[in-house]
Amino acid sequence: MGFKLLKKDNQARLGVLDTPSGPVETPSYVVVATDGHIRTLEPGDIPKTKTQIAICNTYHLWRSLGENGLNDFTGLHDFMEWEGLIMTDSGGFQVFSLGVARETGVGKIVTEEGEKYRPENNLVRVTDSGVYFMENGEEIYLDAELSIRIQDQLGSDIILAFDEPSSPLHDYDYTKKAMERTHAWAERSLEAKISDQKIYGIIQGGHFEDLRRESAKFIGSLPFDGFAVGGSFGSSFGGQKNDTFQELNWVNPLLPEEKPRHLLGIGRIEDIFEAVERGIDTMDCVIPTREARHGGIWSQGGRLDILKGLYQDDESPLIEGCECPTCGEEGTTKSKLHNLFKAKDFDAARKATIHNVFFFNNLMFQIRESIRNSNFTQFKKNYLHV
RNA sequence: GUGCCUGUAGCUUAGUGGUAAAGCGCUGCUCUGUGGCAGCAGUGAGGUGGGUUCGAUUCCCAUCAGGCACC
Repeated sequence: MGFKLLKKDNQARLGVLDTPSGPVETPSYVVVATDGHIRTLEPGDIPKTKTQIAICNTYHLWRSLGENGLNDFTGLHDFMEWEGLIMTDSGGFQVFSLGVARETGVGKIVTEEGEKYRPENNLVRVTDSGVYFMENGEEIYLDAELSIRIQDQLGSDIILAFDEPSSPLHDYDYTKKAMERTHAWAERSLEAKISDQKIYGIIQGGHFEDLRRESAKFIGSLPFDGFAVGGSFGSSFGGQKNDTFQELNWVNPLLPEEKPRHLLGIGRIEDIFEAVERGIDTMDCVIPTREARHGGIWSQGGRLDILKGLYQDDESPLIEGCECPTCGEEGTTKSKLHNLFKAKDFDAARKATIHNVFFFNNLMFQIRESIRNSNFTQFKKNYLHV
């Protein structure tokens, strides 16, 4: 695949992803557009956010389009009215999000809260051949071959192998089993590939060092165009917060240097720096878009909760010096956005989303510049005040 | 001036002769391969003065305020 590694600054990488949708410089943030829309945005808004890559979801699009819809589908670029680089997630994550995540109330990242075990919430049954999703009392079957076929019909630039993410709550034996299934499904996904879309393999193995290394070696040895690190992150049961990226320490050195690496579903500000520092090229996360809908405005200063009452009459700029369209051209004030949210005006979430997505993309731009100037470590230090 | 109605949390409203409920607001927390604008947890009240009663936000009287109608 057209991936060129331009420069390394310690382990941080500056690169170019070349696809039919044009070259994209990395490290780059991947904006989540699960059902083919960046929530709250109109197609015309996307260019305003400096978005380079979006990720859509196979499971959600498959369920909403149906077989007929898929057969008539003219491709995600048409659908999104956007020419940028598009990835699709394989639906593997829904094995987790609709399965154990619902069963135990646990997120992707473990917190200190005890789990509330509710087996009846689990909508997923996993077998070696594939996965059964419970939908309105009926079981829907998805496996590697079908996921790849759907992703082909969706027409994304980069597709992902079908996998079974491990839950932070799973023990060693189950995590190993899920990893082995993921490995088998990776080979089947490669086998099933139809067109010349680029395909990434997914590394699992939870928070167990030997499993992570085994997975990185195995998946890394297969002829994928790139790799994605998925599954459970986090300190595992009351451990240290800084264990979070240990898995990347184990995995990244074992992956082929000349191929791109994606980090699945992780992407707060600090996470971005930690991941890039360990050699991650792209990462996707819901944080900028979801938090925008909930009134969370991001800036270098952290998160601003625009819903707070003290902003009701605050006529100062949303974020001082920000060049995003919301802050810049529109000159949105704290008071203005606060009151739009309070009035439940749909434009509130849209303005916030444009700001957040622009901010994250712009941060990636700054990170690329710092790597180009061999200054990443210092940039990180200054940025995070550490 | 007379008659009627209404006065419960910051707002809009429940309910009851015996620990006053809800929505919104406000405060705090949460959000990591997305539940379309969320979730969780808090905060906070019967206009005023009397009376009846073991006990009144609830019944009675007065007073004040607002609304409506009439002269």
